[in-house]
Amino acid sequence: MPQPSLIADASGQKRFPVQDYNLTATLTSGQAFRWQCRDGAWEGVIGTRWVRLDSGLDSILAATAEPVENWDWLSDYLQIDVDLAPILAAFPRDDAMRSAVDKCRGLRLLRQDPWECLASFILSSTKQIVQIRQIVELLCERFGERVISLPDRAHAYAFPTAERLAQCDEAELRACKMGFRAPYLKAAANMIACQEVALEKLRELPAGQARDALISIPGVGRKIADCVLLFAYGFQSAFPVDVWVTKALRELYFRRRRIKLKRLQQFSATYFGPFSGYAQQYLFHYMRLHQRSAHNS
DNA sequence: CTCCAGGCGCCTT
DNA sequence: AAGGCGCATGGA
Repeated sequence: MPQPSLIADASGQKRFPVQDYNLTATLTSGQAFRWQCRDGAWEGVIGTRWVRLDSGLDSILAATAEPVENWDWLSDYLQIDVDLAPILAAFPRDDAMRSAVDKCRGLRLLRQDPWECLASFILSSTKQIVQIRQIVELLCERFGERVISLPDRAHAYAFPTAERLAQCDEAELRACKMGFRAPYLKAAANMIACQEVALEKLRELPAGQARDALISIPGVGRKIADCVLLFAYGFQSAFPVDVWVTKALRELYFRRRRIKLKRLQQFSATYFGPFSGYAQQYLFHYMRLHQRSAHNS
């Protein structure tokens, strides 16, 4: 005889009322790499908690494997309390941004753990998002701590700590398919583990100083630093310029002309307004959606 | 098969 | 300062 009450008792549940929150766009827009869709819901690990997110019409239903008293970790991660309207209203009113907002309405920026974000984006260079996901998953399975998930699920793991990854030798990391990025990740793990760069302190710095500190880490340049500034610390002026955004800016604003990276950075720093990070994420996701639909048609 | 991917570090001019 | 190149690995 089924006993659903047992499951209900053993798991935490909470419903978050939301407006204009596109959970799928948010979790598949290349900010975070561990979310998996199952039966129309999104399952993943935040810190040391497994969680399932079910998106309703005007709410998100969260279910954990263990009881939860304080849900701040989740509302903070999802940025539930952010009012999207003034952000969208601050975007430039050009055709490109209008199309992006139209196609990606409800896309949000997450607030992720700095170490997981940093490590993940060190692994991201010249990799497709599907491959980044695969590498991160291997890393977590092999070096992350087990976390409790639902009984019928595959084992779930936390993202490995910097301390743990610092103990790995390069061959163990390379075995997770990360290739030439292995020495960068190991060096970064060392620097974080020994507090040569104190990730928690970067929150209090001006964006420029935080960026410089991140760029001092091997394998971290301007683009990856901007990703961490934006996706982990919420510096909304950060504007990561990758190949997709370069393509978008050239096609939409520079009549397809060859433009130097420095020029694109200067343009984006002024043109997109106070929430340029959000604008960037809309452009990025829009370009990828557009590419995918063009290819499938 | 070739081309390219949420780049970076290093070596040339 | 600015430009070119190699780097592992696998998807398209």
